[in-house]
Amino acid sequence: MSRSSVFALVDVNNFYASCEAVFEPRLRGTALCVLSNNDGCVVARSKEAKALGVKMGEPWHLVRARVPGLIHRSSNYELYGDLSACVMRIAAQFAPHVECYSIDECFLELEQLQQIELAGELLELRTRIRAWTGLPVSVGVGATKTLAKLANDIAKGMPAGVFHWESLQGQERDRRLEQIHVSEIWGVGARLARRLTELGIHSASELAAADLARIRQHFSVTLARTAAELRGIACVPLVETVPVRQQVMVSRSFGREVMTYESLLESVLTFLARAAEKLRAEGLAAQQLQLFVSSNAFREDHVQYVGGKAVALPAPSNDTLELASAAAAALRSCYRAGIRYKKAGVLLRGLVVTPLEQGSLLDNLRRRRLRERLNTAVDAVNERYGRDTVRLAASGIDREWGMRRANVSPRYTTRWEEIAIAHAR
DNA sequence: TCTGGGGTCCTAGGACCC
DNA sequence: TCTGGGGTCCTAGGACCC
Repeated sequence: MSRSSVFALVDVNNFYASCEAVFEPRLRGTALCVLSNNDGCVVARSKEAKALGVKMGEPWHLVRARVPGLIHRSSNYELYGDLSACVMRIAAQFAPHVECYSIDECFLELEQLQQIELAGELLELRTRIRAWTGLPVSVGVGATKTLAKLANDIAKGMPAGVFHWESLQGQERDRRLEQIHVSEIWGVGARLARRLTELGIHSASELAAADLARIRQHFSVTLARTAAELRGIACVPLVETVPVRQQVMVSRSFGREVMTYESLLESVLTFLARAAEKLRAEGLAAQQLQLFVSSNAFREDHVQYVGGKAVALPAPSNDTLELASAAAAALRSCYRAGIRYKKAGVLLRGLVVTPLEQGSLLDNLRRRRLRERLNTAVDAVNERYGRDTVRLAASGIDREWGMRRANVSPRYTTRWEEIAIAHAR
């Protein structure tokens, strides 16, 4: 990283809510909430819903009772993922170095231009994203990623939607930092904020001024970096290449409680098939499978149970059938009768990059080749005709445990057949 | 009745080795 | 009564992010 570069954080405003409004314009200007799986919690809110006091993560059944007149949509990740990719592609046209940080945010590393010139570039970026995708973005600029984040918060409140931290003069900058509570800083959550305030550090300006060795000693190297970044010392580099992931997890809460072993097995095998598909899509194989099941922690009147089992695989695998056998064995060892299960999940770890030829001595090479071809064919069919078109019989037909998603929008950009639904609405 | 899902990094402590 | 030191690897748990 050269001294003459700056970071810009491009962030889509109210991302999921904005995606819904792109294809359903009558939603613009309404108090809209997008809900998590099972329509459980609010995970995104339009500006108008925020103004009505709807909080991130609030249970939907409480919110809808408290705040009349809210509109809601179930989450539609296929749609959001596709629009996200469009935004990232456009942003990449404006900078040589880009880090896709989350589904709705990316960091750019830019040459340190004259501020006027830079502002012009970023306004153009914002206009182009708006014109090509319909989505509103805000852009914050700073000498470090942490400052770019803070600048982005300020940009959200400005008509132009672009804000450069360095545009503040020395005194004004200090005054801003004094007004920012530590809990608003990137990397400081509720716990750290509480511990910091106990030590008398309340504002961003106090954290920036704190002794780094003391922070390092009381907390961690991560928070010491954050403090340094607030001073304008860049410690958190841009991550351009997506690192090989370390684990794949697929877990869900059920639409309703499940008691039978058969239903629980259906859910576990469904999650497992999805996880194996993710492994294959990324050219990975797992050495360890971990399974977990749990009862509904919110029901104090029920017997609570959290069970889990880790299984080491004889050789790294991404074969659905082989992993399914391991998952079924794991479930047999942690299933308890009489429990009302609410959630289950599969975690694949010890990931290695395929292809791999070592295998175990007992492995039959020919059989494995056939399995590879089978998995490839299944993935191709499911890609083309929709998830779970071909699936394990043991993963269920009726799926009484399935998710509730009462109000999901069409996948406008990735499914031809759903455009007709959109038209009929 | 209804309360999400999927990740990463850091640290402390135990096991083990020489 | 006294009871090494230093290194690595692994795991669990805590904290954070969106």
